[in-house]
Amino acid sequence: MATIVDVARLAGVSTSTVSHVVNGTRPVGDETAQRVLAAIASTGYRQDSLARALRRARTDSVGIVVSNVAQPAFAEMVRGVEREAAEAGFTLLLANSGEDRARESKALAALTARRVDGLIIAPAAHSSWRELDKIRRAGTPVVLMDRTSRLSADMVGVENSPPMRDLVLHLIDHGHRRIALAAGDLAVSTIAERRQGYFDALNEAEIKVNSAYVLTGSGLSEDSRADVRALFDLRQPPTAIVATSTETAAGVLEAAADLGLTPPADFAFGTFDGFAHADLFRPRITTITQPAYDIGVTAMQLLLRRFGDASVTRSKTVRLKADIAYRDSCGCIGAS
Amino acid sequence: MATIVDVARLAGVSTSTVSHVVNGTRPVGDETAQRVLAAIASTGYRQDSLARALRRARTDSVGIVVSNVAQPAFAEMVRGVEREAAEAGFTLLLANSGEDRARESKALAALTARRVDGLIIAPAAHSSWRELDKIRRAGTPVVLMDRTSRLSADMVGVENSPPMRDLVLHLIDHGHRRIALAAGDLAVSTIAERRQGYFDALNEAEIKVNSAYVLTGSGLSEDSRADVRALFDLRQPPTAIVATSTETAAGVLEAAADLGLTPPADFAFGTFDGFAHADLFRPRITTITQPAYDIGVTAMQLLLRRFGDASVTRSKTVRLKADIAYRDSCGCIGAS
DNA sequence: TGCAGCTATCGAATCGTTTCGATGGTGCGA
DNA sequence: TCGCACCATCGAAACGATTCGATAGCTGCA
Repeated sequence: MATIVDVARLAGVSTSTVSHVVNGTRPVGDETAQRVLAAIASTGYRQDSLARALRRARTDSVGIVVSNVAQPAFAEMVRGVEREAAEAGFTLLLANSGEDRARESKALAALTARRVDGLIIAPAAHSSWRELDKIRRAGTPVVLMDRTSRLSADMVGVENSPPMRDLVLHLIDHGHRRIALAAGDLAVSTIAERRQGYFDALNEAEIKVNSAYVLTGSGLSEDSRADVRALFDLRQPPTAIVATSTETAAGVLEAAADLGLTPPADFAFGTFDGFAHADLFRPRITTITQPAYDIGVTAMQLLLRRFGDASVTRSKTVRLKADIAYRDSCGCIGAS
Repeated sequence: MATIVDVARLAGVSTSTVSHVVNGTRPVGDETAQRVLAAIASTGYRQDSLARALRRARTDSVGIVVSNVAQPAFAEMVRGVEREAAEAGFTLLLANSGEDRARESKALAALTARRVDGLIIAPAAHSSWRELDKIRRAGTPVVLMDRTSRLSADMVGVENSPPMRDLVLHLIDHGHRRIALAAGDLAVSTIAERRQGYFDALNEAEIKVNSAYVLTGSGLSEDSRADVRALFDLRQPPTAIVATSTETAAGVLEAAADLGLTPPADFAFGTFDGFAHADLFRPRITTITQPAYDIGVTAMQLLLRRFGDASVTRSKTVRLKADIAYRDSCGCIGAS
């Protein structure tokens, strides 16, 4: 690869002049600039961002850490971040934590060693808040995406409690009193918030929380599917179930299918963050949908805001609205 | 941030000694090494991969370009690549092409400027083969993932024609003669290959291809949904439809739903690369599923192989097997 | 005692840029 | 004609590491 030195030699100027031509950092004489441009064209010179970054102490790159890109919601967020980043001339460094603290830690180390200008992270279940704080205090802006943390930093996510509360209230309005919650890992902030919405609704309706109705665990393992099946063996089985995520929703539906049960006939059902193309299939699942792409876009914008103006000091939290689409599975379409 | 110089000064040694301690590049006296280690601990020194990469002329990073991470198949591939990369100590730089040549080109420029050690790409529909070849000839190993190209390089993907042929033959076996194909953009190699499988099956069964039955276009736009609806207005509408991708499948099902038609009652249906959690919903769609995660893993392994042994010269193509899951939508469960 | 052969460490060049103070030449006003 | 300002360009020092030839000190053998 041709370097700036080759170009300078060929054009008969110094490297600094070439640099100024390339970056427009200082005015350069017309005729000289032409010679430089010609030299660049004929050598096929391309700036080396590594050397550039080393010298300028900024890399024009941002890191993103999510638990798993393959989960549709995260995939959409990543797409949003990537789009916004690319538009602003930033490159995206992606790492998965696999919801594992050690892997997350490694990922953070790798990204900071690469000196990313900013970091977007959906902290893993048992993420180390202190580690992030160290990074932030060392001068790298951090944005929490989708999930919160004890860390005080910019944050963007969706409203979790209110729509969950609305969904459960909706079920209560339609006569359900025994409502179960397939929660998942409460160490994940979104899950905890969604459970809170469930509690809020029950409290408002003065229904006592039945702890046997609140299931934790991912919904993916055989264990938690057994938990769901056990629900139906209770003397007073729930008449409705809500799930906090696509994964737990799938767990519930699978476990129910094992027993030959389907919503809405056998139980009412609704979930936070459902399945793609849900309208094409039966039953249509009542779903709280989050604007995942926008979450990603906003996360990147929060970073760009810091880049643009280092004096921004107070951290900003953005909560986007989640929509509820009432469909067949909660058994109340046409019934109201 | 502390630099190697700080550490050296504190430990009372030269920077080269510190470097050798850190990297284990040369033996260092026991007592000296201890001092260096202590200095590293007390300064909180961390290697700067930027400077390191500049000097060593390798970045321990790889770039990946797909059309859209949010598509489930690509998301899984990216996950596979990331996993394998992280395990081998590589960082992943991600870019989306949006199936657009210009954006792809920009992405490639950004990645090569960052001197990635290798490049994994699913070339966009009208990707410039020459551009990739230039990169490859400049010394950066390139792996084609999921899609082929005129470029001669390592490649990993799934078998496209054979399973599509099998699927269509299956429909023919069950009495269908009027079979339509929702193809999509033929400039995408996978789509073209899948269409070929469709042709192969028809030829084998000596059924003449009816060009009115072969639809191109993404399936997402209103136009192509109109195309699908038009199919059913033909004097001789197809009795079966196969789709080449999740997107076109969704397009077909939506358009059919507009007319109140559903498989398998109104037409037999099957698709390459379907919907997640397909077994939970009705109708269950007959689907050719690809091992997307493994494709990603393999792609990264092909790169690692080149890194490990620069003498590898012949390019390798890996075609993984795709499975066909026959389900309700093709209307032959129990019927055979 | 002198020298070969180690081992442990140092020093300096290098990777490819950016950046900023210095320099040389030109034009203009006094 | 002198001096000043100004413009275009140059030169050299960073950025933070790696790498390799050189050197110093030591052991052991002749």
